[in-house]
Amino acid sequence: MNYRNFVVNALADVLEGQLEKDTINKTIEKPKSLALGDYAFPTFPLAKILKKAPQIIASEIAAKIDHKEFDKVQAVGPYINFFLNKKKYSDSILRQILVEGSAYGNQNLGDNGNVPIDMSSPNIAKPISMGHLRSTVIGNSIAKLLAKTNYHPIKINHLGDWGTQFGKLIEAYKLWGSEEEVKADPINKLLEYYVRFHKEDVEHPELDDEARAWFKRLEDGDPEAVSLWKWFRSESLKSFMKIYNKLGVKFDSFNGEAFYNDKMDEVVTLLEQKDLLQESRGAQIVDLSKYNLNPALIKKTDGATLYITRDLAAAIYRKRTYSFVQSLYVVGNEQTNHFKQLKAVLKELGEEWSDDIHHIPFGLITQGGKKLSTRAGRVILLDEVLDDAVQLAEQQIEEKNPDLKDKETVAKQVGVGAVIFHDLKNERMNNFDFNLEEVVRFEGETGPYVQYSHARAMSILRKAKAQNAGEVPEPDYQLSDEESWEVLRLLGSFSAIIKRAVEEYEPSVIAKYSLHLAKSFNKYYAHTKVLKEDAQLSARLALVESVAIVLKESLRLLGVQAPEEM
RNA sequence: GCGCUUGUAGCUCAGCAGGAUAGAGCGACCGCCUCCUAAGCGGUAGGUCAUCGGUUCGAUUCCGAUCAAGCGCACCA
Repeated sequence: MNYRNFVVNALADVLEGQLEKDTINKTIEKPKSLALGDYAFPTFPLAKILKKAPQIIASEIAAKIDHKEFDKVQAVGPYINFFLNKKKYSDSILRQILVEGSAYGNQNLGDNGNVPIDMSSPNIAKPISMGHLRSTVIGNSIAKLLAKTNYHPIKINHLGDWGTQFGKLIEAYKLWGSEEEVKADPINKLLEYYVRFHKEDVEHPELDDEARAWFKRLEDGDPEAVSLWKWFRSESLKSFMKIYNKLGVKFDSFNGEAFYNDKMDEVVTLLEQKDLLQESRGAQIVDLSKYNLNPALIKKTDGATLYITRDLAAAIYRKRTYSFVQSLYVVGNEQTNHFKQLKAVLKELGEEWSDDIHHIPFGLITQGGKKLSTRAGRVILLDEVLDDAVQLAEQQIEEKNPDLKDKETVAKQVGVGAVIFHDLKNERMNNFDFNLEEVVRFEGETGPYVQYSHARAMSILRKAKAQNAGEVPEPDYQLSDEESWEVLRLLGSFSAIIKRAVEEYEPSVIAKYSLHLAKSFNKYYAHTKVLKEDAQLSARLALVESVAIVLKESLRLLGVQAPEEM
């Protein structure tokens, strides 16, 4: 039910063609305060046409409006304010949410079209940092939003599992490593070897030659090199999976860089056939000056391929395999140029679907105002942050609700939820400086605040059930008080919020919405006793249940769990 | 130098295709648990919306310039 149309139609009837319906719809706005109604129509645009003062037009129109869908229509200065019929609205919204349950807000924007999402993509033998968290968590939420709007997301973890660093890693392992060490603590040990390699090769440049030789052997399929590579990869993946399990993120594909090794020749051939390759400073490039971009470097002077060559192969592979309607890359803002180049080269190849490729950039995480860097020792390990958060959640539970059952599970849900929510709460593009206290905060505008609001709602519903409250045969959900109205208006806007979030690829829209809904519900909770035997009991319970449903669904769309008690 | 992104209260940020007195959280100060979880609710203090122009009946919102910050700018990914 589109309530905005009531307003459009009511105005169109009175205006009799003086303004197009479409124009009326665009002019209608939501007042900042509910005291000024649910919708408002400024009459300034009419002033020119009618050659009258806006104030006069407003009161003339307001007098003629058909009132049946509204509690009140009044002119205030140059505005006409519309107050929806609260009883009708609340009854229809609550009824709809209770019937649809978690499917409330579902809509068909995607016609089940495939949308591969390139996300997370950590490097083998390096730890997962806060930077990867952003890509993982944003991608995961976008995938859920896409599914909610009837797209078919395919989450691809494009692992950094190939490259000259594996030559270094093998050399370092052969010199200083051991199987037991790696098995005990794969990521840290592999990283340690890698770091040591970089230290020692300053004084022993011959190490680099050895490393190059090992990578060459790996490329040529030497059994020892390949089996070490496979082993490093699988050990790394195992420890990555532990973190993904903590976060509750699943992938549909782990095809990383290595997967495309045998698919790059074709790209080069294609570029040659279209006569796009040029030699420049000894390298093979595609000139993109007509796009106002730097040339795309396809092959290095030594003939080796580069990042963009691999991504071209991946883009083409994804198009063929998934026949996608959109292809997303959740990758940091600093790679914007790379994706522009990628799309431009595809365009040059005549692949019109390059327009369906969207880079979803996000801002940088810094520490102490400086960019994170493995080499400079500025790393924030995601695993440690998650563990800290869970531990703090445990303390919090001991303090606030020591009798809670299944404390451990709830602590995980709350701790991890706080971290994920913190990352998604603000616009993707905002940079932020990492601050542990800020990330694991449980009060104010946080994930736990939303979870707590949900838990309170669930608590009321449990109590109601226990006392068989509100079981009226012909329930009437007509609420009309001010506190519930704010909640109801938010509940009613859920679909529009989802639409906006998915169109902008912006999970923060959902996070902000969940905070607003939680806040309005907490206000309601503080002002209104729900479990009171009177005529509106079932209506109030319907409101509480609807809030619980929508809060839980909002959190789910963010990849955050909603405990029933906390 | 060029390109991308950002600039709103002490701090972190909202402000949805321009519209009625610019909002919230944190921090500070002050209230509220004989009542459904106080991880909560309420109040006070705090802003020339970076600056200057332009478009418009109307600009925090759109356009341009300037200033400041971050990130990129061919043989890493």
